Amino acid sequence: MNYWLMKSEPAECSVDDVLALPNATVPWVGVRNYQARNFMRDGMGVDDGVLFYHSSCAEPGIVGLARVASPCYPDPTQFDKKSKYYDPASKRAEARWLLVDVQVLRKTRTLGLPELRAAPGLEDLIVLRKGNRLSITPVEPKHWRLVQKLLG
DNA sequence: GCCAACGTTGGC
DNA sequence: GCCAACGTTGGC
Repeated sequence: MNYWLMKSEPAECSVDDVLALPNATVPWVGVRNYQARNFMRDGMGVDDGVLFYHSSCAEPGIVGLARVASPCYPDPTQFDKKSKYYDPASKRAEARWLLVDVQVLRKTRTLGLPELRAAPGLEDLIVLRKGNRLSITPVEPKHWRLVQKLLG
C-alpha cells in the first residue's frame, strides 16, 4: 500500500468533474513524463491512496481524497490523432504511455499551499519543493497521516 | 505575463 | 556522451 499525490488542472478535470462521472472514476489520461509514468507502472497498486491536487489555478492545493482504482494500462489518447496527447512515436504493440483509473472517495476542503507549507512535518512533501513539476509524486505515510489530520 | 526549474531534443 | 537551445510546468 503506497500513497501518491496527483495533480490535475481543474480547468481540465476538477475533483467535481470526477465526482460527476460514473463511480466517481476517471482514467488519468495525459501523463507524458517518464518519471510519472514509471511511478504508475512500478509503484502503484490498486487501492493505493491518492491526494487529489488542483494545479495551475486560483487556489492550488489538495482538494480531495482518492484511490487507485485499476492496474496501469496503455493510455488510449496516445494513439488518437485528434487528441492533444497524441504521440506519433508510440506503437500499439509497445505503448509508451500508461495510465491508471482514479476514483475520488470524497471532496475535501481546499488544503492550499500556504497551509501545507506552514504545517509542521510537511516540509519534505515533494509537491512543496521549489521547481517541482512532476504531476505524480509519492507521499510518505507520515505525510499522508498529517494531511488526514489537517483535513480533520 | 513573468520567470525559475527542469525535461527533451538534436547537433556534434 | 555533452550541452545549448528550446519547450513546458506552475506558482505568483
